[in-house]
Amino acid sequence: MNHGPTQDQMMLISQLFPSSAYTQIISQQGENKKARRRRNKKSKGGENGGNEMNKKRKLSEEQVNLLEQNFGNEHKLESERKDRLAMELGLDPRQVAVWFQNRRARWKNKKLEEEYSNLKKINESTLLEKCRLETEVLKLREQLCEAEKEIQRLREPIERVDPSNSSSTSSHESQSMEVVDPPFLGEFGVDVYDDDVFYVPNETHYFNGMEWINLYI
Amino acid sequence: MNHGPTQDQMMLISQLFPSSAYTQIISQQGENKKARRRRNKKSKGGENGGNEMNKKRKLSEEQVNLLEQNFGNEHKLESERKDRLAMELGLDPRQVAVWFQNRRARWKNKKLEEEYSNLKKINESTLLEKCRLETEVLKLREQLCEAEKEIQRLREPIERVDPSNSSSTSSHESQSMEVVDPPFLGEFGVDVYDDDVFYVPNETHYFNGMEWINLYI
DNA sequence: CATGGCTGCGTAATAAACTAA
DNA sequence: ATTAGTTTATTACGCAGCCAT
Repeated sequence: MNHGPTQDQMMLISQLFPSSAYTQIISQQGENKKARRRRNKKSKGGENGGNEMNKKRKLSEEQVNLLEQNFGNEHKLESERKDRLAMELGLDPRQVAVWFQNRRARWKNKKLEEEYSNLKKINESTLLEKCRLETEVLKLREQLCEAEKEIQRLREPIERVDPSNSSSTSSHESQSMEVVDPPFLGEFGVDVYDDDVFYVPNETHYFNGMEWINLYI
Repeated sequence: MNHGPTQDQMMLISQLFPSSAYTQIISQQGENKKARRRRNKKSKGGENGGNEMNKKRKLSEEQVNLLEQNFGNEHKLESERKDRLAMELGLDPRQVAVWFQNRRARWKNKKLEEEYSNLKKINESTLLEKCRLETEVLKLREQLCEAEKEIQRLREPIERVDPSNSSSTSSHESQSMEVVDPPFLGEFGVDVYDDDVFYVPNETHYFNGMEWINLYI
């Protein structure tokens, strides 16, 4: 909620200063806001190598913009472009390289998430379709049954005893009409949400899990 | 492309085994390989805050073991346990906390991947099922059609010369699986679809595996 | 064959946004 | 409102696999 002015001011400042006193500014902001932890108490390094470092980074908006733009053009980074970018941004070429690496990773992740969501949609449609088909099958069976009975009826007066064509259980018209029988839809139990997470983090109404099925049974 | 097995195996190993030999291997390799690149040539800090890099990184196998074990017990970490662990491991409690954070994130990611794979399986079965149902619907329609014809024939055997109908009493189960298409399905007043509009584009393209993904890359 | 450059992967550490007590 | 712990996003490191020079 209360970002206060610091946020925007930060941006401005970082734009003005291509990253010279930048890191300072950040920590200032932090303290300004609420005495962000300054834990440097003890490295207490036992067997492990002592860990005491304090490097703050965060590229400026400007820098990220340019990088992002370049990334949009081409995810790969030839050393030429890298150096040029580093120069323009006032960064270590290494940083540029690292940034690109990380960006690629992020991109990949995002892509995968996207695919997941697509698959989910497809799956939902398919399930729906399957459901529809199931009811249609039931209906058709019923119709067929009726037709069979009709045939039976039509034939009976003519062909007296003809057990060959008996087929079906139909004693008479007591079939379904109301017994649409198998809910069955189970098929693959696959409790999708066995324990915790399985929520669609994204927008609007896309039924979680298989809840939507309930609407059809 | 062909990373060979190593890549995935590594991943697997590091996931399955609480990092048993993983880090070990790494450090071994590292030392073994001797000075594998000392890329500290130039910090070239330039105008950017000169990040004089430190060398930290990589908890020891032992440490990771214990952490992993504790994580298995409980993903959350009360400060009590945190401190205890830190003590036992000779680490900064901070590090323990960080480790747990990162571990949770990793775990979540893994979980999501799992979900993805599950979903994929579900999708495949559903697709298969749908396919099955589709053919069944076709079959039933055909049967129904035959039955209708039969009824027609039985009802008005006198009228018409009926040059067709060579195949009498069609109790055929399955015939040509390809002809059928007639929207038909009236007769018994059964407007099956007509209300539900699936935006499902398929019908025929059952993406095996992840082929469809290619469309998005 | 090694040397250096670039990449993917895993991971430690940090920062910021959030949340709950 | 302050504080501590959490999640999400980022930055950076180290390693191993490739592949050109």
